[in-house]
Amino acid sequence: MPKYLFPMESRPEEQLGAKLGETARVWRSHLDERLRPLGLSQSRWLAILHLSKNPDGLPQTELAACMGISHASLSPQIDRLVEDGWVERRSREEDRRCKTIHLTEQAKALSREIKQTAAKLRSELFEGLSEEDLRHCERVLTHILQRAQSL
Amino acid sequence: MPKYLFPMESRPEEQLGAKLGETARVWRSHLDERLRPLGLSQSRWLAILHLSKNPDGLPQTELAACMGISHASLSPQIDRLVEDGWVERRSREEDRRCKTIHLTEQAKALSREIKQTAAKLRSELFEGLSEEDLRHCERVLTHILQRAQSL
DNA sequence: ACTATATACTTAGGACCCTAACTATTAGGA
DNA sequence: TCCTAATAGTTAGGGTCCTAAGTATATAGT
Repeated sequence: MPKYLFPMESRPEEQLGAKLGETARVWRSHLDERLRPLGLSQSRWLAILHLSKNPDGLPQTELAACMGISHASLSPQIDRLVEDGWVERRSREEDRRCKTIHLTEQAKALSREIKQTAAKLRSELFEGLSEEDLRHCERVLTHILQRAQSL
Repeated sequence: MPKYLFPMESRPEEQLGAKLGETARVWRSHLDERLRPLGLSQSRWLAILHLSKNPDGLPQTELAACMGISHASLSPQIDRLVEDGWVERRSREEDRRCKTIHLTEQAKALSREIKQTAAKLRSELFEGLSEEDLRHCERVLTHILQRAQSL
């Protein structure tokens, strides 16, 4: 814990970046901790969540974009998920470069557990905040995100 | 920067977690990109920033806590920062287990550049948002962070 | 003083991320 | 058609993170 802050860091908006990163990190590590008993790490549950929204499967490049990681990082990750029986690769007839990723049945059950756990944590974290607070915060984040993606 | 929409969850508060993570990630990767020409990666500039707020140095355990990483991860990181001449380790007389980390003079100049770059990016990202928006968002994040740390 | 516990740091091994370079396939233009 | 550029996925090498175990030093109980 820092003993004091610089004068230039005294205005609240100058701490927003650090606070944003810290909050995201702590949130994620809590969810990670609760999902670890299921044998899931962040990249695993994130992939399963996204795939559960796309029952027809996703090409690896698209899945990587959803998860916010590079396609190259996804590739070995998929290998491990296949090994563990949670997803399968399917070659696409109309474009043989492309492979789509699909959840297995057992992973579909898992995805329901993930969602429940995430929802429970979320409700714990949001305790004491109003709908309006959350909506406002979400709008500000959306704005920042759009600005960032336009740079 | 992957452009990715949020079709996953319908109610706005259910997107907040994902949006929070995404925003933090994109923000950080922009800052990383701008600081890379100075030879800095995230963990490097983060360490330098925290040390610049503590001119009397910090024990490694405390610095790791500030940065949100484990003390074990920090150790080799410090090795590299020492190699590059940005910090130095000092043994503490009154407790020889403990080593405090201090910025070198050249890193102090660097920390000013880091702050300027961070401030410029921040102002670009905040364009179009009011002081009130930022303050509100910061309050919500503080609340969530406190809830998370109390779990 | 002596021994057990706690603390600060380091090391080892594994997971996951990135960029760059590579292979295979598809699409487009001379 | 043939050659080039673009696209999907994989592999290689390096950086950073984690947990667990190891070393050195300090503290506390007897």
